[in-house]
Amino acid sequence: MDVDKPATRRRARRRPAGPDRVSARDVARHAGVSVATVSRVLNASGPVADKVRRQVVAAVEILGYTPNAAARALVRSRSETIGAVVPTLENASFAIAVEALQARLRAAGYTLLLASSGYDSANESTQVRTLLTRGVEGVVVVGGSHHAEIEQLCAARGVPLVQTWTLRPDAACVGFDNRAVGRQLADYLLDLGHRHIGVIAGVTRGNDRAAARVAGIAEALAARGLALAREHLIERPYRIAEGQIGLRALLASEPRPTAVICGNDLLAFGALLEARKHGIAVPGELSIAGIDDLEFAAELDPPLTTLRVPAEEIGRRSAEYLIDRLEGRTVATVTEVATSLIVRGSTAPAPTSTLPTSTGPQPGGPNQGDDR
Amino acid sequence: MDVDKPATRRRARRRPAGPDRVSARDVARHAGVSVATVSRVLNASGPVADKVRRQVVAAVEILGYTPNAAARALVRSRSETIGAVVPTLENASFAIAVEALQARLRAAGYTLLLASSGYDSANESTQVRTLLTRGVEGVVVVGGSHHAEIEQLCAARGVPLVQTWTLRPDAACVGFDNRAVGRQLADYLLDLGHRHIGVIAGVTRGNDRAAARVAGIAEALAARGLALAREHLIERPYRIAEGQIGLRALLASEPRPTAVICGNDLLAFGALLEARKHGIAVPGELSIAGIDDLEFAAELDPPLTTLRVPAEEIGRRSAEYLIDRLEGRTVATVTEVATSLIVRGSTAPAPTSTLPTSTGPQPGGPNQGDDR
DNA sequence: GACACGCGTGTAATCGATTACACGTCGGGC
DNA sequence: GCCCGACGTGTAATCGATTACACGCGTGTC
Repeated sequence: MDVDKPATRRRARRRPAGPDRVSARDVARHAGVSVATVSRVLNASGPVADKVRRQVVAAVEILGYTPNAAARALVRSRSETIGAVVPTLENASFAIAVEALQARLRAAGYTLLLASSGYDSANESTQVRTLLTRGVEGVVVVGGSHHAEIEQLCAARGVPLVQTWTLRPDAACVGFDNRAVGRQLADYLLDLGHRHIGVIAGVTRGNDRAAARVAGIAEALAARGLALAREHLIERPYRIAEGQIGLRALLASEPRPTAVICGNDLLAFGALLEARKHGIAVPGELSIAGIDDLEFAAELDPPLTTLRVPAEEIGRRSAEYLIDRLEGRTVATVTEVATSLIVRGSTAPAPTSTLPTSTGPQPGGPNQGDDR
Repeated sequence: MDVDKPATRRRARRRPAGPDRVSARDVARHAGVSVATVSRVLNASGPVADKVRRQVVAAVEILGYTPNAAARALVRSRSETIGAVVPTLENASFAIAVEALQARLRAAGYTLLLASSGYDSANESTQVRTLLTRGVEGVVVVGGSHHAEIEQLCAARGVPLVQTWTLRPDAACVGFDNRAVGRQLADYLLDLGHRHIGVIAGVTRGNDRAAARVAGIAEALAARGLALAREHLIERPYRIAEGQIGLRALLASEPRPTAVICGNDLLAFGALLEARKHGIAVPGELSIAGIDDLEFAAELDPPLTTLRVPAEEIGRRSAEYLIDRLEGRTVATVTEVATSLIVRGSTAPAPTSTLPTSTGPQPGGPNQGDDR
């Protein structure tokens, strides 16, 4: 047997398929300068004679050199990388937010490391841990309640953490008040004369946004001396089919609700379908409202009254917050984004309402024109 | 003025907010061993006495040590990172695929770097370049035609590249034959007696999938001596509202199509809405078909006939391909995933069809039961 | 004509991990 | 009782970039 060639062999084991990468050293040699000069040219970090600069640039071109991010990250203690953990990308809101987040980060030279937790808080914790190990300089998570670990880990490393889809006075966040949103929807329906309001919420376990929305609804009811009956509160995963199941349950409850608030538009879509299947007129007999204002909401039959959440803005602003922080600017830690009630055709005054209905119980309310 | 304390000062500039990170050296010191031993404990890369191991583990715990991924990546030439570039996450199919991709990668210890190109091929190229600079060990892109650069860059570094949503015999890919898909839909409608078929395609510029689907449709038509009229081919971005615009254009064309194939379900949704707005019976007067089988497709009125694309599977298999490659296993480079025509209520025999329609032109075909 | 200054460049330390190699120690086989 | 090997551990080289510092050289000032 031949004697091993240790160096070659070690190389081979590390990058099985590839030729040796070209390094700054190679470029330097090729251009007849030192690595320091190469670095200065590439980072504009020092004065370089024009002629030399051209030589270096040429060498880079010829050799197809790209700097090794790991080496740079190591020496500069900066990865130029941001991590995000969302519950799932299957929810269009999060997908849109991630899209905007990535676009904005990219424009500032950062790359996005993405993970999803599947609405599992232990999993979320693991994912954040992984991201931190990867050296992310900032972290974005959804929601405001997590394993305590998460905030600790980030704080210990001085890594800014921004919590989205929520508002917390004591932490960096970009979002809105979910409780207020629940209250607003409930108040709107109460104002329409509804007294029996059903709720098809998202699964609240490990989802503080969903829980807060429910709390807000209960609060609005309480303010008028009403209670959210146990059998009027259904929790279902965010899917169309689950909305159908949810409405079926509500229809069986006593007294039957005249209005239903759904945790998001998917559930509302399902509820709408189920109502139609049962021959229940929407909004004549039953009002249905959602949250998110997804693309399809305006196109349902009837068009869905919903509470618009600016997902793109949440993603973009989260990116901006982190960028500002990392570049040493001082910024507001709490960013509230505007939600708005979009009244469309799926809600109307309660059937037995005694409210003044001068023009009759037509679908929609005063700001129906909010529709897009 | 005081004399600068250079070391401290340098540190401070690098990590403005954080205390110095704890390194393997600190752990070693704390446990009374060498860094080599710490590494051996953490990576199970060599024999370590039980007692020593416990000391190290304890030190890690107490100090809250996490290894520096950059340093590890540097010395091992492995980042344990995979990059993906999708056109947009706003398309649910891609979001679902990315979700599955990430989940599968994570299970194998890889982290996902995500970028989106906005259907722009120059942008895509830039993004891939960035990812490679970041040291990704594998790259996932959507589609089979890109700047030549992309394949070259990956090949030059020995980084496996997998192209998705497409089939190419000469490259690693996970997908299906878009042309065949177009053909299948067209054949299905032709078999129903339709002779005037309109197409609302996605924007084909920089989107080879969209283009291939159109080509397949044209091919099927040609096989029966028909041509895809210029005015029967509309290209629109993938959005509901664009589907409406598209159908409006088709309705104005001469002869008016009796069936419309849409580039995806969003366009089909829009087409459906527009047809209803014009009082056109679907499928009685007009058949409409989509592609993707998104969650809402089955719930439209009428339920949408569509061609199901297994997005989750594409994401998962892409991950598996890369993992296998990176772990040195030999794997099939071409992975075809199964699509299937889901016949629902939005398609029916052509109005003037002379086909035997024993039970009348009821919505749906033989495999209507495929509905979920 | 000497000197100071600044521009352009190279040398070498450094980041934090992995790992080849060397070295001691202990036990068992002969 | 000696030697060999397995086991456990430490030392130091290494990955590829950034950058502090030193230095040579040319120019302008007094």
